[in-house]
Amino acid sequence: MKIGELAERSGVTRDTIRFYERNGLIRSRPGQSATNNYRDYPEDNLFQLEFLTRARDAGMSIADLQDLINATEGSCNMDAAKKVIGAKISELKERQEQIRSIVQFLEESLHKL
Amino acid sequence: MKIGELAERSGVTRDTIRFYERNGLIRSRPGQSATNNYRDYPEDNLFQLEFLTRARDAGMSIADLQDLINATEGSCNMDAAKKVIGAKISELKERQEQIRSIVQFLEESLHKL
DNA sequence: GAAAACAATAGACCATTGTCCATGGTTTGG
DNA sequence: CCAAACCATGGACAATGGTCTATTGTTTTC
Repeated sequence: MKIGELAERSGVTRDTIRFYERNGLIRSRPGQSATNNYRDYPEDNLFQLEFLTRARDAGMSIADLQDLINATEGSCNMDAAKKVIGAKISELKERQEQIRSIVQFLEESLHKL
Repeated sequence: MKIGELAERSGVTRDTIRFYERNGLIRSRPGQSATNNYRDYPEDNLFQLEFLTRARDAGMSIADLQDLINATEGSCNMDAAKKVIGAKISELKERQEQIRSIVQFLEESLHKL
């Protein structure tokens, strides 16, 4: 599909899709037409964009996501990939812990008011 | 205490302390000396800076923190303050949920590798 | 077949969150 | 007393994550 449709269906703007693509977060097929260079996005990209959006919302950076993607698709080294993913999981869990502690503090503040 | 000591003891740089102060996240007493305008930070600021640091690490923005501070110290309206704090708690919990879902996805990916 | 809608690219622009630097004044240790 | 260390202010700089605009070319639709 073309970028407009992908934007429409994913809820991610064209500009952001191009931005992600420039940064290697998603990959399109080069257009199949001889007369234009419109990119062609496979259905897969819908899943990928949803993942990216959710991951960004969860606080992961573009660099984090590049790491993940390079690890899983770039390398044929499973162990390295596992290490990268494991590291990201640890970071996320640490962040969860930080959030938990702030929530607790705020809830105590609420009680004291 | 002066900014240098606060920086030392809190682990937050002078520049960042000044940045937070400019943005209303902490408040110092105007210096008591007649010959200089060095700011004077009460012990309290140690707690506040620790909270701010942890909150930032948990993903809260400067604007979020301004909201919280304005709500609790600016207004004498307890209900409004409660509403603001409650809203921040909700946002944080939502973020926790997002992180949980990403972690789950990554863990499944790990298994599939 | 012409206008409207869509696409690509490059580069400017924006907010956020600091960090660094230059300048000039103040305090303090030896 | 004087150099080193500290402080304040203002403004420049930087990285991140987009967003917008201009230009130019392609499709689609009436």
